[in-house]
Amino acid sequence: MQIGEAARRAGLTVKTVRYYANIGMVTPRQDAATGYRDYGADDVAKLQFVGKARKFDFSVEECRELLGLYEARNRPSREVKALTLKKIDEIDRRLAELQSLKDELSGLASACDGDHRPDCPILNALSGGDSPSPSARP
Amino acid sequence: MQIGEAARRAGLTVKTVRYYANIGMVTPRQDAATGYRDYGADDVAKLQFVGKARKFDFSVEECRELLGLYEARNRPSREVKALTLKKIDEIDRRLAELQSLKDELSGLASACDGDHRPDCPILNALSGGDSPSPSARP
DNA sequence: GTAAGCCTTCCCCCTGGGGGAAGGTAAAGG
DNA sequence: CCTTTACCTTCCCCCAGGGGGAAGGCTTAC
Repeated sequence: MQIGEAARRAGLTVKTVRYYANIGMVTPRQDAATGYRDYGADDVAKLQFVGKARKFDFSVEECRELLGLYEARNRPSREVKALTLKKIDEIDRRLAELQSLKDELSGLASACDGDHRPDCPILNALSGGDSPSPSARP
Repeated sequence: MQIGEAARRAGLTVKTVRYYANIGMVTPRQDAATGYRDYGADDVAKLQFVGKARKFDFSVEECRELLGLYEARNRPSREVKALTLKKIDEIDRRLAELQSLKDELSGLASACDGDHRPDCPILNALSGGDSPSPSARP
């Protein structure tokens, strides 16, 4: 089938599918007559696979790795699990980062009146650091 | 002072400071003799301000906006608070996204033996899942 | 005949800078 | 005086993960 149909079935954009072909992730056959990319059902399965893995926040490189494991069916599941645990770990770190960020911002926001007056603890924190000295400029 | 010293004081790299000058965020004077950028203490204060705001996950565009509010000291703090609350909201959404992602991956990981055998629920989920299965093609 | 609807390659755009080349300039040391 | 070192400048390419659109070619349908 042509790239448009393959993209539709995989739930991806044509651009994305073409990109995956260019980087050698999912490489279809080529129609000798038209020069068009020619996708088979197996290619569409791979595209769906990659699409899902991307939604799970796996990078394109990680997807390539997972795809390799997916195609080599006799590989031990250990590797797949290890990759998944690593990804969970990354997500955990990012969660902690965002949480502390949110805590700090929430603290600032609740300290700010948010009214018509120009005095603002948020700006003070951003400019001064710990000491709210707005005009510490010579 | 020269860009290197300004960058050091602001805790940024020279590249970053030059970038901020290029996009018109913190624009120093120019030394007519050498053609070098010439940073004043006020510029350094702005750079520090932006550096902190960036650490708080504000985008460069948002930093520009905050900087405008920071410079116009008679602006109501309302706008700053609104921007901060918006940012907190974004962080909340991202937190929820990552959490559900983590939950799904954790479920898959705990279902996977992770041993020498090739059977792997993670790969199965990525390949089959809730999308139309490749074998059910008309 | 021509309009619609596919497909192709090619190039620039986004974020937020990093890396490094080529070339100018100032101060210090031999 | 010459050289080394440490600055600075502009310029261009690079990363992820594609998006947008131009220019050109091909069938197919009306």
